[in-house]
Amino acid sequence: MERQLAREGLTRFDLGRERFVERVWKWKEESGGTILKQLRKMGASCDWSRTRFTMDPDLSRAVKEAFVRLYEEGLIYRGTRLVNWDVVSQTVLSDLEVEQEEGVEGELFDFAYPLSDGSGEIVVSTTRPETMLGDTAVAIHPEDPRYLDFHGKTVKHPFVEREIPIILDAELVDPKFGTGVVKVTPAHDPNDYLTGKRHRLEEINILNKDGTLNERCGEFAGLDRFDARKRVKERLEELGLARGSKKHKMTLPRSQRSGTIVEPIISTQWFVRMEPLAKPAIEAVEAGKIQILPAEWEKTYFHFLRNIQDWCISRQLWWGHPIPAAHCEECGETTVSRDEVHACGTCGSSAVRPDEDVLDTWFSSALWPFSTLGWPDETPDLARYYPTQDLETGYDILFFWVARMIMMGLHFMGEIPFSRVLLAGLVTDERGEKMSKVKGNVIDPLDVIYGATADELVAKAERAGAAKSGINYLKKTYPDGFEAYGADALRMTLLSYSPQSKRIALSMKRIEGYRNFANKLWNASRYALMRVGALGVKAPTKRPEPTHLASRYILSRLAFALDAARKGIENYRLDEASLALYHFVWDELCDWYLELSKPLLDSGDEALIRETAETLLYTLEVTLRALHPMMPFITEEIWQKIPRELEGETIMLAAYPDPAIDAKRDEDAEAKIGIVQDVIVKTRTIRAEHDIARSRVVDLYFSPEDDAIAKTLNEAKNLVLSLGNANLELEKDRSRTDDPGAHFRNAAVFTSFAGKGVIPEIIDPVKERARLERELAKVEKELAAIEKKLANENFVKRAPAEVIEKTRSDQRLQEARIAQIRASLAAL
RNA sequence: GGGCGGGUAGCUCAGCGGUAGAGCGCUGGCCUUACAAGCCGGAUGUCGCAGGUUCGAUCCCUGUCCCGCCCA
Repeated sequence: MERQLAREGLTRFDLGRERFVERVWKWKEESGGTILKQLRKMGASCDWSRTRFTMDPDLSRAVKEAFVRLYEEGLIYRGTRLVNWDVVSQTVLSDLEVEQEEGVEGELFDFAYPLSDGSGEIVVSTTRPETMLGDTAVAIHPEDPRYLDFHGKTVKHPFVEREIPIILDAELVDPKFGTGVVKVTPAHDPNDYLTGKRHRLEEINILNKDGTLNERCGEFAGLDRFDARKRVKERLEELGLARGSKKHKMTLPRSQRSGTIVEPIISTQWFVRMEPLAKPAIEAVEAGKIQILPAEWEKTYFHFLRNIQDWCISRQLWWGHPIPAAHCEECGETTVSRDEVHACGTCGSSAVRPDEDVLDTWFSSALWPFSTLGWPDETPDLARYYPTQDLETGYDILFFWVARMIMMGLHFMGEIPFSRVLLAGLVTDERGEKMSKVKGNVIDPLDVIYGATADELVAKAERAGAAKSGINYLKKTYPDGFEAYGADALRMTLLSYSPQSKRIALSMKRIEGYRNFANKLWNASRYALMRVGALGVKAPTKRPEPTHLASRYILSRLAFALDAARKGIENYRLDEASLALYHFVWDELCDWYLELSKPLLDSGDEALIRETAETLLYTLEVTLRALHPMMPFITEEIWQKIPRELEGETIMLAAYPDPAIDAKRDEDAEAKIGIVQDVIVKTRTIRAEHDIARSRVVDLYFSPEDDAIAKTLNEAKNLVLSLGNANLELEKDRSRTDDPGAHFRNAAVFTSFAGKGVIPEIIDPVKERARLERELAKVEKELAAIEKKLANENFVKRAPAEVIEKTRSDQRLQEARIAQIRASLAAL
């Protein structure tokens, strides 16, 4: 909000408190509304009647109650500490709201403090020269031989009337860094602050709230902090005290809120004592009462909680839950109360003024799991819905929110708020960079769903305040805007990323791939409805028991896919679940079964037609239910159109398929279809390599390895014809296929684990020689690797029997193929 | 400085003891009455580098170099 004002050249102080708060609420309505709309359009299925916002006034009772209880328990205190000050927003920030910008090119500036006794000088280095106005000591290492003479002496401040002691501190001073002398500014640096406490140094605040220097800075008073830096350096030059500077890589603390460089200052704020709250939260995860997934995050969680600092919860902002406390003008004491304070709790004076600060929004967020259910009242909702099971969120708020919810839940409810935390990666742009309004790389899911022109994307980014470079990135990356990909495609894309990946670099190409998948599913359904609808067949409720190989096969593959989908869901591997169904639909249902079903449905055999139609509809219907959680919209749409026995108004309420009941593994059918598939694929390959027109049906002479294969292929001749465009002729013996050159003209040859095939009258001898030689080289290489393995006696001695057997059978297979290829070459 | 990830096909990413996979891209052929947002084929990898363990390492261990992120 303040960023938005800044673009209008305003600050909240220009607007005034009342108008500012008004605008914030208006903005909240708009952006909150957008988020809810995005969720709905993406198909989130929530109880929208329970929509809440942490700032809602009806959550303020819970916030007040929690604050007062923690205060009474001694877990909230008011204290004077070094805190992070945002000079733009003019508020304090918690440690978590400060981001460290690493590797910033800075300057290390050296200057000299003259010794008070006139006996010399001591040179210090600093990246923030202006802070010298608040220096109250100069520190050296007690054992540094260079400075032994300086022990016990003092220096004179060049600008303000102050004598500064030289102190000895082994903790602060690294003698190897810079000059080995450190200026100490306890009021404006965390390390110096601690040093100041150790040596009881004076803490001199030199800054006003807005980042200008205050009245304690003499001639520099009123200057902005960065102007003051320049001015201090100039004056030191004039005084002959400057001692040069060098480049220096450093880390700058920046406000997450305003982006400005954070200034450490000493200030009185409200804090939560975290250690007692963290302990049970650590134990809950250690004991497995709360599971964090992926489990790697547990380490991060423990590391944070075991080293936790007290949480600064007061903010000098105009918007937020007020701190339920008042300060007495008479005795100076603070009164904390659930009710409005009219009299000081200590002296009874009525001259009390309410605390002006508000609470960190994360404080109210931490109470979310129970405050939204009516706490502190013991409501039926609270009894029913606390604790809940799963919390799904981004890993980036593990500390901000998740850990705090666990701590507060355990503290106030005495029970964990949820039993599982599922942490997802961060959706980033295609480059892997975090989305930000300034960078202009924010992708609105609504634009992905409905499509957007390049102009619309740019206009939206500009409205949000994108920088020029961001706009350029947008224009370059999406010159044609987005097509309308639909919510299902977006969902499948997001699901397809492994949950352990931290970054989800959203790629439009990938989304397009899943849009194509949705299209594929749609067209497959059209086929099923067109071919089968007219027969008056319905998708059965119970798994059919077809007799034909092809139908038995697809039900078996369905079982496999359902099993993988269910396992994936159970293991929180939605990528594996969705991928299994994707492959089933595309590579097995569409590429094989739909094609296999064509000759069967055209066979004229009524019983066969019927069972094929039933199996087809059944498989489709079950697949839709399996895919529904991932692609809710298209599955509902198709489901409504499918004639089915299963009643029900919506697929949303239909049962999720169970691999044990709804499909059946059938190894026999899979093995047999595998034979047919291999013959078809090998035939297709040869046809493709020899540019055989698709209209031409070739002859295929095949000698099967054994009788079972012969029987399978004999029954599958129509399938080979339909899918491979080949007339399959089974050879009774191998004489002809073993010596094709003697029996066929211009024949191409292939081997399969199922036998040998010959396709005559197609080859171009030159092309064929090249092809065979390429293949021979490949197979020989494979064989060489296998033989090397088998020649190793340690392998034969120590490897498991089945591995050796597999290697041996591979060897036989490759040898046979080589013999075959050689024979073919000879016959050319 | 501490901690946690990651480096696999041109790109984005799976896999994680028996010499590699997907999508996109590339490539040859197809307007085949479900689908050209498609169909049928094909090519592509010193699995970051160096050691070690093992019969066997992309996978385990050690070191090392890069790249992220988090916490100081």
